[in-house]
Amino acid sequence: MTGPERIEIGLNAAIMAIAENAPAILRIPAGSGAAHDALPFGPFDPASHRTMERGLRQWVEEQTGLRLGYVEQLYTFGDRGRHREDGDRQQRQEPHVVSVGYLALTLPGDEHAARLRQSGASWKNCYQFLPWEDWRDGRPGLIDEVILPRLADWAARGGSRGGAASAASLRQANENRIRLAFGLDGVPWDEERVLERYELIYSAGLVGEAVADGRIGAVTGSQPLGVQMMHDHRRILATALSRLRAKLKYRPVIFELMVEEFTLLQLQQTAESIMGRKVHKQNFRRLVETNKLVEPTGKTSTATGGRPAALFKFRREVIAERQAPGLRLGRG
Amino acid sequence: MTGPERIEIGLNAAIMAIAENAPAILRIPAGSGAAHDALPFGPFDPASHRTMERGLRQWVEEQTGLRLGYVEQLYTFGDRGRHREDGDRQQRQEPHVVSVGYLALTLPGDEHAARLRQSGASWKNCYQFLPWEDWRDGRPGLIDEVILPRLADWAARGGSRGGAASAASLRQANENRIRLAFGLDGVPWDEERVLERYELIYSAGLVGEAVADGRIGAVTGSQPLGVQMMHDHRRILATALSRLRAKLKYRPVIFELMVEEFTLLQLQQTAESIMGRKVHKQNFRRLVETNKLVEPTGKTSTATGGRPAALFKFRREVIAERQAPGLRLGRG
DNA sequence: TCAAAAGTGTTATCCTTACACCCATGT
DNA sequence: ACATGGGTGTAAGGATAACACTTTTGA
Repeated sequence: MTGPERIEIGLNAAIMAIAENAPAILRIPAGSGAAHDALPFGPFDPASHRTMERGLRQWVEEQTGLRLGYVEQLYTFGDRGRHREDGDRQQRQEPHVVSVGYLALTLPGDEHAARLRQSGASWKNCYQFLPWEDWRDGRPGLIDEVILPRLADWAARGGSRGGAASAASLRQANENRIRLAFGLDGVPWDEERVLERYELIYSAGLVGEAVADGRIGAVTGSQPLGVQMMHDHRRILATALSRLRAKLKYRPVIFELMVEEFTLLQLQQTAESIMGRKVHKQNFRRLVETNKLVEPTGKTSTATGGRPAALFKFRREVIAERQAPGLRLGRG
Repeated sequence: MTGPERIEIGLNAAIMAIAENAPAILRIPAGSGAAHDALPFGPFDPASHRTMERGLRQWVEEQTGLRLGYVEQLYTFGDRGRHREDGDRQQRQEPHVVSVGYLALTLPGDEHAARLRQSGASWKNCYQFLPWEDWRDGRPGLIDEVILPRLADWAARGGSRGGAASAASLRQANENRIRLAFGLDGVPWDEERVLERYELIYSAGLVGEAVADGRIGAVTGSQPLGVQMMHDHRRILATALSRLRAKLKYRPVIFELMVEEFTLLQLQQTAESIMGRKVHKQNFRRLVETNKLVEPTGKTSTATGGRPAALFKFRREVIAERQAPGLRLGRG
């Protein structure tokens, strides 16, 4: 017996920006031979960090040169390396790691580009990690061709999930989770359920992380889905995208991702890239207008080919004026 | 130098039920001479708890005899004892505690009553801890008579809050926080902002906890507001009520608080007690009906004096059928 | 002249809010 | 009979969703 196990708190930042008309995540190289992508991260040290958030900001700045603006806490995961690590780790006297995930929003930024490159960090399209989440060009074929068959298979084989239940009711519970998460027979696709979808895919052993965690021997069937990340970082990314998609609808966080001046189409495309689906042009504009989220600067941009567009900027006053509303995006 | 400081993870449960037409929180006696109320809590030990949530359930069962059903994680606070403890604690070699808060919903329950009493735990009206949150009998006088004057005072004196800013802009920022949190000049009261209100009140030094944390010498002016709790437990309670109020609107969590069969008025009163405000009878009923959240059992109850009411029960199928909707409560 | 994107007008539908009123029971 | 709560109908107003169409530039 060695007494209570040591605990370490890992602070992890899912830093998002818009690049090339897609949500991008700031990744650093990590793992043996830098084989994996990881989120910027580091342990919380209460002796030198006054709060966890300050600790996070410090780690990010050290690792990427980026000074964060908007930051919010997402979730705390206590089961990193959900199966595997327990045995190994205890023998090596390594601490148990509890991961606290954060969402940060920023601009892909210009000035930082050099420091970023130097540090080895870089922006990468989120949808490389979660390819089933981008519906802007219609329902991704991957879902019907690969994901759903293999999930159905997994559920039929008995699925997972604890709790006392008969094999039959367990099966049904899992099939229901699939129905709701992926919008089957009549249930609409809900773009906010990013984490639920990732968790199902993980549980079914369709991503590399499930192998690394010792949950399964190897990814069954064809390729593992999406690009793998270190530890539970992809789960944190999924949490971040879930939260961002939800929050966009009731708080004006989108402007954390916009340069000072922008056209309405650019704003719309930013919203679309995050939501992973198209939205209706007129309705989007009316929404932005009636909520008085932006004001015209008077200037126009001839950049994109076509009729020049009026430039707008965020009306920061809305934050003080009201329960700042965000884009309550409708269905289309 | 003693190397990196030790960290402990404290698991804390805000367990809520409805009792006597008010939201009740399960409290245990704690502190020197059991002077304080505390939430059921205990440290996370990864060697014996497979996940943090399991650890939480175990602590709660040990301390109160209650076996939890619905549980969800709220937030992780890294700055318990926000000022005070640092010096003291390091000298005594105590670990730094990071608090993970959970929300649990249950019935005040019948069968557990005996075990509960035996353990010293008991139910207590939430609004004893957060008396400014119950608007069912109109705006509480406390707000205008005590809270707002003292908050205004605090803001005028310079307030708190980090970040680089001039004294004037800091003042304005704090006045704005107050306006938004308490619904001043035109801003509507938002019942979900429980945590923001508590944080302001804490920052202004109007609760006992601020003294215990060494933020201020003593509560200035009159009485401290509400009943104090141990450590940051009242902050966790505020987070729990915020989350519950928000969630009620988009997930059918209210049924976790209802007995099997209930009248529509009972359901409405439960919603009202949690939201801390009255809702419109017809609209409430239509809401429940159009969302098909309940089904009649055929029976009636003559309990409350007046025409007998039809009894209903939760239609559990809605969870499987749709993105289970909750009570999207309107304004009145 | 044509592609590309900007920008406007209008309508049907649904949901929210707010009234006002009738019904059945116990005291 | 009357107080108490149960239960219903309906109409105004606003937000949403879905149409189709005109305008202005660059290539």
